[in-house]
Amino acid sequence: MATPMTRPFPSFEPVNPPVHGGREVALFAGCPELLGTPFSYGREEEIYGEGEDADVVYRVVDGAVRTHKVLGDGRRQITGFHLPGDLFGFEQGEAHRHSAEALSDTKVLIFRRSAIQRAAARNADVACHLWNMATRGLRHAQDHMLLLGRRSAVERVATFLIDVDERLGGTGTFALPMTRRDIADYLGLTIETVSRTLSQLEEAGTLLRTGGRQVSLRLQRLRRVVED
Amino acid sequence: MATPMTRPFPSFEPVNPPVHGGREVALFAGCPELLGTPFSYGREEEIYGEGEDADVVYRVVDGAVRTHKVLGDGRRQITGFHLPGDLFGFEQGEAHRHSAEALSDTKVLIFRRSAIQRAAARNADVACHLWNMATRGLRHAQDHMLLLGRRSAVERVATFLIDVDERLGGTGTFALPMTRRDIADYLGLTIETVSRTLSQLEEAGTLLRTGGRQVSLRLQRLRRVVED
DNA sequence: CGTGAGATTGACTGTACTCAAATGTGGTGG
DNA sequence: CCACCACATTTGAGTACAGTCAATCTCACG
Repeated sequence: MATPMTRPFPSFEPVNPPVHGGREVALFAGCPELLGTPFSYGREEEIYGEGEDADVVYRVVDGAVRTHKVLGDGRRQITGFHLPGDLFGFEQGEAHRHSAEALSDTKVLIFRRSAIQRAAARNADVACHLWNMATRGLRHAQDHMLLLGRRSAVERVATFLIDVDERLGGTGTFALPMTRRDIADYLGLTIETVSRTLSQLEEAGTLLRTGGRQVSLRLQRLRRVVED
Repeated sequence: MATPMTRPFPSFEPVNPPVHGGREVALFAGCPELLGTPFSYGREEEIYGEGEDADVVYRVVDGAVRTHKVLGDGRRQITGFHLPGDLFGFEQGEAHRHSAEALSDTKVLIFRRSAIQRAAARNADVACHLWNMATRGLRHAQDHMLLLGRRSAVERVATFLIDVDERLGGTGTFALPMTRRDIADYLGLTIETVSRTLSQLEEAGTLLRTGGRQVSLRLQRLRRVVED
């Protein structure tokens, strides 16, 4: 476990960009009083489930997390993938209305909601930051609603690949950190459709697959597929 | 225009329940320093568009508002309908990433973002309330993602009807305040599918249509359609 | 080298979409 | 009050895109 220390972010605004291997334990820059407790989860381990008490908020330090909702018959919608730097676990009421699991071995920082609220009351910057965090999430949700409601399978997959690439550094070459099932449940498709669509994109020379999860994107062409 | 006055809400938590004809101008209870400016919009009038400066936040006083995103080719996804009491117009950055229009003649209160942030810094309750507001929006967005990604047409329409009914008083009988196009663009369907689905539900004795927008729901049966 | 989970591919099906026509509704002015 | 109009909604016929079911392939790991 990393020893608690206060290394603030260089800039105020971008909390999102990955901070692989970071050892920050403060929730926000310039807020040394709001410290998080390091914690680890194994691959596929549940972080919290629907209905559980929502008295803490998490920040990913290393690894990746998915949050999702399920229907009674098992249909699942993944609402987001959370990479290093991302916050997740906000909840309006007492209990979680969705679940969270680690995609791979994952390190997080845990912050008590009560402590956050106390800090927000004392420090205007913290309050502002929280507001930004939440509206950032709202924006992502709105984008994703547009994708789920109005985009075709190819567009969904292309959008997804571009997005993951950006969040992983933007080199165009990376290993997808999740299974086809997770991708399908995020995009509102089936694994078969995701698979077929990837094959179709590869056939069109829009990407290259080398081994199971590894992909190389032709970003130009991929962006032309999305066209928004 | 209503004269500014400070009538705080009786309770702290529920800002959402409709306050038809309310004349409150304070954003939150117990926050007389944060006053809004009353403003009106006509039917179908644009409140703000994508790309415009997002320096204010709105609260619906009377009427109804829709917020949406569009793709280049015109495909549209409505991300939410906002009824009296609801806040909308939050944005993470400088500019709006979506648009908002009045469904019918609508009265709103306008609050400057800078004023809100100043108030949040001074008043812990306000900061807490803002946090709640934003996470409330996030929860709705997550529910809607599940609907868009994983639910069938009948389930979407049924869910929608139940939801509108609840927000309009829960009597089971009401006039839909929006067109089929709006419903379709909210549910990720086409107007034809919405229409057919309503006919199908009526045929099954799950609801009654009297005149264009007027409906009477058999809530029991309708809930059985949704089953979650 | 065998095993099993994950991924791909194939054949077929079904739900929701598209295009098109008919019907209903509310508003306006004679 | 009614005729007329524009527009919203419903209904119909045919299609297509993504889903289902099932077989095969790949690859990491013991």
